[in-house]
Amino acid sequence: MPKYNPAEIEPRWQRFWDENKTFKTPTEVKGEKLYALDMFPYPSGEGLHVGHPEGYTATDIVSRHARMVGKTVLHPMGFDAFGLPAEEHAIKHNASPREFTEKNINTFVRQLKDLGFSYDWDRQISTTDVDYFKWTQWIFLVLFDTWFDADQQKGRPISELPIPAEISEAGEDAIRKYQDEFRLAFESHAPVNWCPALGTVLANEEVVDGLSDVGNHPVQRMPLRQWMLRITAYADRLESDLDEVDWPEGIKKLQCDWIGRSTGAEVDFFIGDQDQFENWKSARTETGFPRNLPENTLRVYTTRPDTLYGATYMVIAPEHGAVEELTTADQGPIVKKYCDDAAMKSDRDRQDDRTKKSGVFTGSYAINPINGQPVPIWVADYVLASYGTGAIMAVPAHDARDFEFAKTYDLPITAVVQPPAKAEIDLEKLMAGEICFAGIGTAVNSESFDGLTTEEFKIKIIETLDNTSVGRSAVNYKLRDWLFSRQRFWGEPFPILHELDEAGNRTGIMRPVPLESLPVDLPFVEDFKPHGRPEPPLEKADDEWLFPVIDGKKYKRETNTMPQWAGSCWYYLRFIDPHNESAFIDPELEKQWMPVDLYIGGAEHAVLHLLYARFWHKVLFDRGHLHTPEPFKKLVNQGMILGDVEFTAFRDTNEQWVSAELTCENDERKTVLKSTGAELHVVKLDPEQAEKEKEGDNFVLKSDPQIRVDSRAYKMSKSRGNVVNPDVIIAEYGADSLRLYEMFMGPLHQSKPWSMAGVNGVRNFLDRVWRMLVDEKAEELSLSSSVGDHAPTDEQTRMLHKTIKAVSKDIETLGFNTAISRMMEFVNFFTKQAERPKSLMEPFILLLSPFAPHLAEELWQLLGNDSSLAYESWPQFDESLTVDALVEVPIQIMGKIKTKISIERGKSKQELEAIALQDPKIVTLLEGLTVRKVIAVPDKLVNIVAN
RNA sequence: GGGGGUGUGGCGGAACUGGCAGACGCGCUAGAUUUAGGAUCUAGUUCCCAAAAGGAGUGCAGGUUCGAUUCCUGUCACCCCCA
Repeated sequence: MPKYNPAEIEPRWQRFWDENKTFKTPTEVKGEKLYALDMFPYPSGEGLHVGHPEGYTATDIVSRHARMVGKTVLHPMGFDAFGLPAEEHAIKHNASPREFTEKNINTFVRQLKDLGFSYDWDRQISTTDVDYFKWTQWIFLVLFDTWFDADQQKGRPISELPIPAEISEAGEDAIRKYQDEFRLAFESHAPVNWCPALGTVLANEEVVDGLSDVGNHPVQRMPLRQWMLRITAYADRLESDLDEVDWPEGIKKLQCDWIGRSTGAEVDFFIGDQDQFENWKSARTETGFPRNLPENTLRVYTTRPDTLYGATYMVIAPEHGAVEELTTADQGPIVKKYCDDAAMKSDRDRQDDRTKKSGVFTGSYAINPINGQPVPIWVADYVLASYGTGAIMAVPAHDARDFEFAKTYDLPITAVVQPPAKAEIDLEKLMAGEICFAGIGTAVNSESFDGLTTEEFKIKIIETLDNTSVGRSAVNYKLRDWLFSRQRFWGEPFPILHELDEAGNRTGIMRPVPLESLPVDLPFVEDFKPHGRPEPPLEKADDEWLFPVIDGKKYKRETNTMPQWAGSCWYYLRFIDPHNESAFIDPELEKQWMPVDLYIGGAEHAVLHLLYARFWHKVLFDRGHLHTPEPFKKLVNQGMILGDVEFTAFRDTNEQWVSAELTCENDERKTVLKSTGAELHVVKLDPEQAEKEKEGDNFVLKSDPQIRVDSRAYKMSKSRGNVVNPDVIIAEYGADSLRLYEMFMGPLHQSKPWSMAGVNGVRNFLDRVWRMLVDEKAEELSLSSSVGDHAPTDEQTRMLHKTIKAVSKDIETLGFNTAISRMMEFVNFFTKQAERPKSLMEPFILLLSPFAPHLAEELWQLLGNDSSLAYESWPQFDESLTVDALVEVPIQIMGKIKTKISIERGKSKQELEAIALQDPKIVTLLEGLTVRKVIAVPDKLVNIVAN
């Protein structure tokens, strides 16, 4: 009767943990602490996906284990709930995004509780909670109140910004405007990707082929007033502090590349008559390198100042401020048209290697400061206004894009770098301008610099430029300042008030909403549908919200909202002190708990979320609110869980099978015949219909082995219909089985295909654990007669100690799949033992408990314990009891195993060698051979070299 | 095109610093048992040769080494990210 029934056991223990607040975080940290954090989910309408519990189970195992080894554990969960889907849903169904979000959160909480995670639910937060985003707004104001002191490499209060004399003489307003230029949160009017249909601006990453990634709506470039965060100021620290953290190298590299630090030079080219050039240059040498660009110069940024002699033309971005000024009258119309067209393209499309480079001549020339040569200035959209100075010197001989452009427009090409011999570059062709070489080498055609290596040349030329003040060394970043505002409803309102004059126009003066007036809640807005104009939905709030009056002055609230990233930038801090009403976190608690010891989540957040969160953290650190420079000590990315493996075959219109290698996907992602492009039917096969080829690595049709079929696992998606719902797995196999299966599938960081048969396999294991202890034939739940107070045999004791050792080590290294296999071995062993000592069963149940907590609690109770095992001491092992007395040593001749001998552990090399050479089988095999050498590795093997 | 990752049985995957390749699980085969179920137990299961003896074998081709899944060189395939 008493079969293992998770459907009964699991809800019972979940209720027990809930009612007893078993996993409430202790108020005080005693001894070592562990802060184990999951990347909190976006509560979508679809509910939990099987991908979520993978990382969650991993942190849960680590947390449960940590409690048992006596650590004080913080293990919280919350929701990243602002964002477009809730708003879109609300618009479609004429409902409230808050209600929809709350409903989804409830579903998620229910599902997470069904999985038995040991979260401290008293600390649940959502970024949409008014009590939470009050402090998101407060942190924004910290950013607003901070400037970055480049000398100290530190964010400081804006009140400490040194004000130049000429500014302070100009009065209060001038000072305020000057300060506004330096704030980490600032307004900008730069061109952005505006999508009328979605009613918001989009990040570059969200625009493909001039259309929005979501919904394929047209996107246009236009200048709009936006909030920006000066993340570029922290670029160096965001890069160098990566050395401090224990993250996967791949993720660190991604972040480095995203920051994209490059060193090179800024060089000023003279614009004007050639006979004025020498005057300009000598005047420069006297005045020094100007901070602000004078009118008669064009400033470029280059990472290859050593190719300055090879600059045969220049390119400025279509948005460059000097376009109009540089365009001559007769080139005017064509330049104007070109710039207008470029405005419709996204940065991404413009930099796409596949599209042909295009550009137009402005009619003007600039003069190369190093050799006085005039070079034509072109406008081309492969140069971006936002990178460097928005202008480049083009060196077609040594840059692939410049080369392509020069070839297209028949511009001169001058080679100035001779490649090293080992590069195998055809020097003649390079010198003739027929090919391009972007590597490093030795300088040629560069006057007195000839013969220098690229590295030497760079140093020399920067010196020369610096001495004459026409250039200087410069650092550049690919990282852009962070576009921080959205024209949507469902986000955090900015706590900023714009002062209005009598006529209701902005005076340009901004006032932060004071702390005591925070939070700025979202107003009621009848309709927040996008309307194609850039005014945000909050513009439609009533006057009372929109136009506050303070001290007799009228203000207008900021009506943009923050992007979804905002809330996730600091949630890990709030978990430490979630109910604090007077501060975003208590400094004492912050000191106790930070940093996060283990942070697990998907690799899709490898760049943006982690970079943004680190940036906010550093600002808060600089301003004295935090004590750690980095938030996340150890980061692990879980792999993606793919759908079950699918076999697909292809049929043509005549219902004839087509072998897989003859097919390909066309531009519309339809499968077609490679040779003719004829469309094919895709047939999903039953696994029974396919088999592995006799020779080779392909799967073929069983019925026709000539026909190859595709076999692979696909990403789970609604459209493919291969999504696995955790609720279904829990109902059918139990939460413990789901947890165990997700951990048993393979290494945490690796992506792996789902397999229903595999779930059944771990369920079998849990059934066997049950039967190892429970008498299934009895009427009532009772211990099996094999379990009792027997004295354990040596072998049994060793089995336990080996298992404790392996499982403990595997939890530390997050090798959960092997930990589970070790426990399986334990159960396989004891299933065969007629006597199962209770003294060995109890520690085993404790080992199992972080993985399968419900079953473990149940069996723990059955073994006679009356309280939860959550805080029982983790079993200890005795090293001497983990090794067998005898060891099997293979004996090889010429590296091939010939026999194995069983000997006592710890024999010396000499003893081992002697034993091996006396082995009868070896003696026979060595007849007629001369032993040249014997390699003996104690307890491992013997290899005899003989011929 | 650039960067990152992965290639081991029919499948998911083990193998610590170079030392018995295939732990553990799925699947499959045979047997036992049975209240016929997606149950349990036992044995087997990398491939080749009827079996044994033997041989081959960690994507492929080389190299270093007494010995390579592990280190080196080249190469191919797939996946992910970026362009």
